[in-house]
Parts: sequence; structure tokens; C-alpha cells
Amino acid sequence: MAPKPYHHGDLREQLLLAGESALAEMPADQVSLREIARRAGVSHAAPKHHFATMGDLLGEIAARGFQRFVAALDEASHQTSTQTPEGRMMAMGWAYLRFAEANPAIYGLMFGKRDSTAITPNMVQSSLAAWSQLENAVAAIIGRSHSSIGALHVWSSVHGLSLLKAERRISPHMPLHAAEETILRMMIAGLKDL
Amino acid sequence: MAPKPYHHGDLREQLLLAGESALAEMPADQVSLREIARRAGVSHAAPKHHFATMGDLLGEIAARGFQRFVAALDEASHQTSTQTPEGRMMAMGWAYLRFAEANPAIYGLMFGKRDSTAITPNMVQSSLAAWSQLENAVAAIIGRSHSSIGALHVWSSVHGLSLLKAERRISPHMPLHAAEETILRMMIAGLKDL
DNA sequence: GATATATATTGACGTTGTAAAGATTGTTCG
DNA sequence: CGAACAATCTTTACAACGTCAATATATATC
Repeated sequence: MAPKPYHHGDLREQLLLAGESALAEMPADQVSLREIARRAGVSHAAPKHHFATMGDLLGEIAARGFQRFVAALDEASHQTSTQTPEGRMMAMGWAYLRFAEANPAIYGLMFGKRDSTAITPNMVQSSLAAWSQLENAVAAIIGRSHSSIGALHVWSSVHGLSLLKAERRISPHMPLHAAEETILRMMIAGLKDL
Repeated sequence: MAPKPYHHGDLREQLLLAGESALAEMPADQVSLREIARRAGVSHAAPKHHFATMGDLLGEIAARGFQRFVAALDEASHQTSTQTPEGRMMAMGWAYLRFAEANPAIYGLMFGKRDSTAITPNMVQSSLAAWSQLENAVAAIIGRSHSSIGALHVWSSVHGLSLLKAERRISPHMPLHAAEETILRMMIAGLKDL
């Protein structure tokens, strides 16, 4: 009844795992549908029965990325060591940067070009969860009145920094860790000037 | 002596123009080397003699994008109507957002994935020019001591916002123009809290 | 004017995503 | 229990891609 193993075990899950490991191990432009099938040990057309198109596969991987992402930010914001709203925002921003750093390819799928990645329902739902999570954290600092613009401010800053890092657009002389902390501080300071 | 027209006129320039118009008129993932050759009216292998690889062609387009980009920011910052350092920074940020909005595909080439775009000398030079231009504008506000971190803060914010807009990741209910102005203000306010 | 060089075309190779047809296995119902 | 069915996987095929090698052609130089 439920989508369970037929022939080779649950290939759908295997394909998602193969895709995730491929994205972690090789340059993103070398991750092809056929390569993922190869890694899963099936023929190149097998994925068709579980994902209509490659974009759907990548979209599902992105959706799972969003779930881990939300969980990571949630955990960071619930740390007992950070009790003030500013401290929790700081922790979330830090967790955001760490996630993007640890999962560059999947982060790129989550926020990157729509050309290659389809928009699955799971993805929309998970990304909206991330957004409201961020907006709540902002509202805890500046109130609900302009929290959506505040959230966009936060998101822009952290997103931009994550991508500049991932694309190696920052001078190697820049002390990155210190800079990240400083930029998060500036970002929060600006928030309070809204 | 100089690389001038041989057979078909200056094909090198024609290819760059064809690539730019293709990037402006169709989704970026449909812009192929063969499509660009088609638009230039030559065979699919003709570009080889002017650009070793497709990445080199795109890299050169990105370099030209950077030159237009620097010029646009420069013009904005030299407007007579904006005399304070904050006002000039505001004008530059605004020009940045307008450029990214008007040239989404080329902006993606300039700051996007290195997989498809090669790093040409022109590109490095132009992008460094843009960076120092930004750093100077920051130094005019907060001084030279931490201007590089300040510049990274500014760049992250505007870059992130540009990409979120381009990828349509912002709720359609958000009043974008007003939000942009507010975010630029918050970004500058944070800068002064460094 | 002949030779050499730069430029463009043609054809080919290996790769990709997707679609259709054939084979194989599991499920379901008489 | 067996027969019909449906779901899954493989095989084969197609058009398009970037790149390369071989060929043809026009320009420049001596």
C-alpha cells in the first residue's frame, strides 16, 4: 500500500542518499542523473519511476536539506546558554553559516537556480517553515509590526555572506570567523534601527 | 596586427554580443555554446578559435558585466544630489540592486557558480575594481581601520537581497521597493555600529 | 603570385536527460 | 493455488550538448 520495497529494496530512498553523497563528494556540475543511478547500482532510466524528472529528485533532496536546516536552526535557538532574543538570533545566524559551510552543494540546491531544481510540495512547506522560524526570531527583538522586513534584512545578509564564502569571493586575507561574528553583530544592530 | 576582422568580421565581438542577448532573452540553462554560435550565424565549432572553452566565453561576458557594473556604481556615487558618505553609499546600494535586477543572468555569471564560468584576467581585474570601490565608500563612513569587514557586510547584504529577488524567494506580498530602501538603511546603520 | 597562417566548416566522440518498448518481479483476485 | 494485473527495472533509442580532429577557404606576408 505505502510506497515500499518492490524489486531492489526502497530505491527511492537509495537514490536520494546516492544523490546527497554525490553532491557532497564531487563538483555539482558533475552530478548527473546517470551518475546518481550508477551510485545506486541501477540502470540510468530506473529513477524515472520514482522521480518524473531530475529536477524532482534534486527538489526532494533540497526539501530534505530544508528539514535538516530548520532543525539545526531550531536547536541553536533553543540552546539554554543563549536566553536573550539577540543571543538567540546570533546563535541562529551562526548555525545558518555553519550549515551553508558544511553543505555547500545542498545549500545551493535549496536557494539556488530554479533551472535545475524543481519545486516540490515538501520543499515549499519546509522553506516556509524556515521563513516563519526566522520571522519569529526577528519579532522577538523588534516586535511583530515590521518583522517581515526585518526577517528579509537578516536573511539577505546571512544568505549573501554564505554564498560569497561558498564561491570563494572573499579575500584569503580576511579573518573569516571573526568577520562572521562581527557581521552578525552589525546585522542585528541594524535590525534595531528599523 | 591587432585582432581584427578576417573572414566574417570580428566574430569574437559578435559572439560576446550574441551571448549577452541570449542570456537576456532566454533561461540561462538554455544558453548553450551552440545556441550562441547559431545566433552569431556561424557553425558550432567556430567559437573555438576565439574562446578555448565555453567557460572562457562566459567569463569574458562576466568581465564586461563587471565593467558596466563598476561604471554604474561609480556614476551613482558621483551624483551631485548625494553629498554625504551615507548618501553616496545609499545611492551605490540602490544602483547595485538595479543592476542585478536589470541583468539577472549576467549578474549570476559575475557572482555565480564557478563551474560554468572561467576566471579570465579581465574578470579578476574588474571584480577587484568593484571591491575597492565599495571599500572606499565604506571607509568614507567608518574610516579605514575596519573598512574591509565593513565592505564585506555591505556586500553580503546587497548580494543576498539581489539573489533572493532574482530567485523569487521573497513573498509576493512584500512591498519590494520600500523594503529595499529600508534594508539599505538598516545595513548602513549596522555599519556605524562596527 | 606562391606560400604560410589564421579562420570557419564538417564530421565524429562521449556524455547528458528523457521517452518508449521489453523483461521481470510482486500483488491481487477468482 | 494459479492467472491476470500492476509496478518496477533494463534495454534501446533520440536529440542536444561541449569538445576535438580533419578539412576547406580566405587573408596576410614575402
